[in-house]
Amino acid sequence: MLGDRWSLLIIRDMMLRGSRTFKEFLDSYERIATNILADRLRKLISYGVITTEPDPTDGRKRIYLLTEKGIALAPVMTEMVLWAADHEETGNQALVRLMREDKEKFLAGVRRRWAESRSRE
Amino acid sequence: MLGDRWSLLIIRDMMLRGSRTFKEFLDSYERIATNILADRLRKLISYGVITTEPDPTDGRKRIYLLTEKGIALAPVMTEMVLWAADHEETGNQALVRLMREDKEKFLAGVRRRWAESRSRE
DNA sequence: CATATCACTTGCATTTTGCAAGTGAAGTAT
DNA sequence: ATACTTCACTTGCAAAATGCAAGTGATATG
Repeated sequence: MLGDRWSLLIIRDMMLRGSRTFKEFLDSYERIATNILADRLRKLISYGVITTEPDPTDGRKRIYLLTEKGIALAPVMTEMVLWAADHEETGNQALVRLMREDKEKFLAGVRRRWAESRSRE
Repeated sequence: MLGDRWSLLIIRDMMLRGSRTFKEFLDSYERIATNILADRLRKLISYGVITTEPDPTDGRKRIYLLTEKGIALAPVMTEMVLWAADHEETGNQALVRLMREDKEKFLAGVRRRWAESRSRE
């Protein structure tokens, strides 16, 4: 289900970078094709990992949000980022520092921000 | 690098099920084609996640082993298994119970068994 | 009203995957 | 010693997934 090149990157962008719209996903530096992005979003919705709704402030946009099942991937993402930081190219240094300082606190923050952005909808 | 359907499953089998040979990977219930398996093993080696050496007790076999970089994926795997147990089909119940009881202890056990199997080579 | 932005879709070429059937080296049984 | 089996692959080809470029239609902006 997460066994493809893009799904986890989309979730990472939602969780850690706060991406919410089609265009924001496209602008993440890894260049995903628009048809593939549309397909992955559709699949993530069908798996129950994200949901979507129209943007109330701009009728052209759709907002994509993580579900509970989606935000529950935060520990997986965190461990992946930490592993990559140790063994691959260096990613977001500030984020990695926060994760290392206090992993539980970091995860609580991720989940709190998620809950807040949901309640605003 | 882990963005494909099979690489993480191979690593999971090595880490959690103790698979070490080509045939053992094939016998994991997810049916991977032999050409793809050979390709993924080659790529995992080139990424430095696993190594391989001949089996001293059977000249036909090759033994595949996780490197330090590979075993460092244990926390990622653990979180994935826990997430899947909560949100997808139920996997290995006994393993999940162990992980939940004491994650740190579980991870220490994984790493200890890895170190022991390495020193025997 | 004209132009731009956004979230897509379509058509087609390229790449990756999967399947079935080998191959060669080494081990096992008779 | 010879035949048969096991093991770790490779090869050839079909099918599926991916990537690219160029739309499309709805909404927003100047």
